[in-house]
Amino acid sequence: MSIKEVARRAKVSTATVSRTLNNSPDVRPHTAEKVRQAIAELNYYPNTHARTLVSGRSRIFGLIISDITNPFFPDLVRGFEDAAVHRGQEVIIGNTDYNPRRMAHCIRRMLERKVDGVAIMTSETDPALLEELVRRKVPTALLDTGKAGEASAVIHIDYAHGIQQAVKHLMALNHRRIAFIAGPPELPSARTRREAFVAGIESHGTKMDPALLVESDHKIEGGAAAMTRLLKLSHRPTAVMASNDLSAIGALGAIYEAGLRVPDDISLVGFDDISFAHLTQPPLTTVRVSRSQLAETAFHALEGLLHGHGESRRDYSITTQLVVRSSTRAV
Amino acid sequence: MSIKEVARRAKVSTATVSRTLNNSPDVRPHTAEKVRQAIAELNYYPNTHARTLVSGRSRIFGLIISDITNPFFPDLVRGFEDAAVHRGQEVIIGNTDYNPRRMAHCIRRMLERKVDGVAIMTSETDPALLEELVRRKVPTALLDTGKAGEASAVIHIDYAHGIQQAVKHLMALNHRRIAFIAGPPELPSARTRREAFVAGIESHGTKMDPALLVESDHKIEGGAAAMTRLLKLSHRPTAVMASNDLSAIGALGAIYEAGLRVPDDISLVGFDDISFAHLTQPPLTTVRVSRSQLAETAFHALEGLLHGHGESRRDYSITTQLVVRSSTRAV
DNA sequence: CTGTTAGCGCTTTCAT
DNA sequence: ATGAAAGCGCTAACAG
Repeated sequence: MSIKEVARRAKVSTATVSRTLNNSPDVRPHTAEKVRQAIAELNYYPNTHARTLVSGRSRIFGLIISDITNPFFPDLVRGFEDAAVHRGQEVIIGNTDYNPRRMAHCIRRMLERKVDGVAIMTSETDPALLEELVRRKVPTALLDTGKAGEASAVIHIDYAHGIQQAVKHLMALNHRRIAFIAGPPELPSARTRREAFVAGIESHGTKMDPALLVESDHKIEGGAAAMTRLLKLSHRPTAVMASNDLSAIGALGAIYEAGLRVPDDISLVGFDDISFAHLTQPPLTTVRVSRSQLAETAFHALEGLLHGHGESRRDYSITTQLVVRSSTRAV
Repeated sequence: MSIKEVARRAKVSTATVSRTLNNSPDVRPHTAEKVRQAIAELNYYPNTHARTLVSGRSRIFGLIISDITNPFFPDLVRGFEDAAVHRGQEVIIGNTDYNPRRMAHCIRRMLERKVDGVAIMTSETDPALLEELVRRKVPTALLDTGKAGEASAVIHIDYAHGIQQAVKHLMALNHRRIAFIAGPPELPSARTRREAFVAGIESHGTKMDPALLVESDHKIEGGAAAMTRLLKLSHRPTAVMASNDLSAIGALGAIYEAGLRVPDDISLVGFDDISFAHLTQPPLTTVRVSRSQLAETAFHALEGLLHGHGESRRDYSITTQLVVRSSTRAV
């Protein structure tokens, strides 16, 4: 079932079938109609691999993430796939598991499948691994991580905006002792969030109390442990912001364990807005990082690069937004 | 950068390079070594699309699911991809959004990419759409949905086992008034669960009180609404089992809203064991449907079909297991 | 406007 | 054990 049979049936050459398939303007409408008829009758569709072989374009994008099982990612994947499928591209996914060896393997797979571009969102990205992509001239979009120039496009997340909003929200609720459960200091985005938080606090003329700045690991248990430490403080906070929702969920558990209630005794704000955030008891006030926006931006960046809109922007930025739910209340 | 350059560099024919690549036994070790050297020096790897074109095998599997954003699926996807990548296969994913038109589109995409097989797990699967797959002789594995014979392989989920365990657990905790929040009746697997629950109750010599059997939609809000109805009963249940975790989470919220506590006032059991289930307050006792097991079984079924182990089983079954956490307590 | 033909990169007879 | 050459299904010159 190939282009030949269609050609035979429509009584034209394979070239004409190909032209019709590709909507070439120089096929007489009448001829094109015959071809289309034959295609329909035979229920024919072109072999993408043959197409790739000759055109050099696979119409496949790669998407490398840390782990689809991490609740941050499904929305990103979904958004990216939707955008891709909508434009006739497929996507293949790679999970690195925060492991450089797996990352290298993912890149290799992408190269073997001759992807037209790859979007990468992993917490730490080794520039050396990206080099292969650059050398083979594969359009690459780095999400959140990486500096401009390291890849063909970089999509930056404006953490500060949402965090500023969160601090302002808490301040408006008369909180003055606001703690922050930070993420792992070796994670650039975690550092950025911490700095944005401190800046937010100090922009209100308040001094950040170092005792209220505790370190954690962006995981549930870590968040719980950090909260427990905070609770032991003689002069404990009236509100807590966490560097991500997972920590916030852990903190929530610790608060309940201690016999206190959210938001009655302590207000709590998360970060990311993973899908579980509105399922907590009470639903978590948090800062949303729009994964669909991230995904669409990445897709379009890649597409722009691919179609060589030389003028296409190489730097993008998406913003973050406070989502007020029920875990915050006036003191 | 093709097989030709490798051939030139190793001073052999492309045929020999190809043989070496495919570990053909009839290449003299010495020759093979030369070839491998050239490959390494050139950092060459074969073009999968060319390979597909000649061999007819793409080394791609399709995976069609309802929606990666539904917390049930990320683990399944992850398991399937891990198994695939481990064997040098890629996977492309399709989300149907519970929509037959999208399902048709997914199947079309899979066909166009010449997948070697497809695994399908969507709540309702129209046999008519599967027909195309069958006709084109694409190995197909149906997970949970579908009857044997409709596809090349069917993987059945033994809902009853875990549900029986759950009922037994509750009974052992001296619960006698146990309610069930059922899923949408048009969903076969939801019906199966409901029936298994009723059978479980009656196997303990207890009669199922119809008032304790409420219908819902497998969503949070629905679960909450169902629970609210249950709470209004003059003789209310001491324990509740839900047809899925999402409903259970909704129920949990409703119980708190009503000023009651879990498990102190009411015991609660979910179903599925989505990753959020152990993050609820208190962590939810639930029945686990192992997605990794499901994924691996599907992958191996497909692989078996592909390599034509004609004798390979066409029917598989995986079981479900009670996971006791903290939402259940003796009455 | 349409057909002929030469590859794209690989595997696989068929010779040798 | 190795090479020559045909061909997988398609596109893109080039002719006409």
